[in-house]
Amino acid sequence: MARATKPDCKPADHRGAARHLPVNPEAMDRAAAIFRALSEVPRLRILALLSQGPSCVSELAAAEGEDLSTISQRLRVLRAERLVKRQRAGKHINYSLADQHILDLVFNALAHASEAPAAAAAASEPSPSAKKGKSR
Amino acid sequence: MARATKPDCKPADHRGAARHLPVNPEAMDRAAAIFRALSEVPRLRILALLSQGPSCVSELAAAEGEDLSTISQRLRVLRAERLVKRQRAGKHINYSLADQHILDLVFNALAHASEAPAAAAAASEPSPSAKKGKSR
DNA sequence: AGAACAGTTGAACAGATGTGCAAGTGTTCT
DNA sequence: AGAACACTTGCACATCTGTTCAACTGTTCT
Repeated sequence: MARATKPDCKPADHRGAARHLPVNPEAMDRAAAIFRALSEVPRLRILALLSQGPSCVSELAAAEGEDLSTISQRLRVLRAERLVKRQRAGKHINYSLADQHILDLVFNALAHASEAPAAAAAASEPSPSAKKGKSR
Repeated sequence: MARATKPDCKPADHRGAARHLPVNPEAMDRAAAIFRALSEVPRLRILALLSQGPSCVSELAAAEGEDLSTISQRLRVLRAERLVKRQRAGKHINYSLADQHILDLVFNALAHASEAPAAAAAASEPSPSAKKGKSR
């Protein structure tokens, strides 16, 4: 059982920090679930589409060049996290963002994305000794 | 080839919307990747821990009751998205949030999570006909 | 009622991802 | 130099998730 070996490295060495988390497990679960729903480009695209106004499934499908089933499944995920809501309108069902709040989330991520090129976490440390070229 | 069948449902029926997305593919990719990194509770917990100040891997491992390897892998994911940064301090390596910006993201999600109970997207439609009990 | 349209849902598959173990790298201490 | 500590990385395995096809539900039109 992976119990961590208590190291000689005490919190005080760095700062006074690392007492137990202030966030409750439930909130964490929800947040993680929301992030997971947002973690796929196709779903993000749907939100982008919906940010311009409500659309029915067929419309989204046409815009994305996908079939209804696929779009419906994606919407299902988004709906499960209350990111979008739906409303019947005769034969079709219109989807729309649950609230503008959600766009903040996406814009925030987008903003962070632009700040750093992200990716394979390369050169960033001061590199104290600056060894010669790394192979990988 | 799942080409969508163009329906009789034209955009104008709902609103004037659904022209092509205003967001570029690259940004979407990044955003999705960031969200994916945030989509697991264990990683969220690490961020929560780091929000209280820098910690070394051993410290995080001890706090979470996990082994170094596991924590290291999680940090790797977070680092790949530039959510955390590291800095050597002698024998240990201190990790810290890349910037406070990130907490906004999490708090935003947390906020949204509290707003709605989320989950299995149940009763929400006005239920026009309110048919009797659904079997499933 | 029956046909056609609009979506949803279930199941099967493939690809992606987290976890944990073992082995490897970089630092400090003796 | 060698030993011990602090991490990181490669791998294998089990799990999860997205996509797609087929079948089913709900609406509107004739």
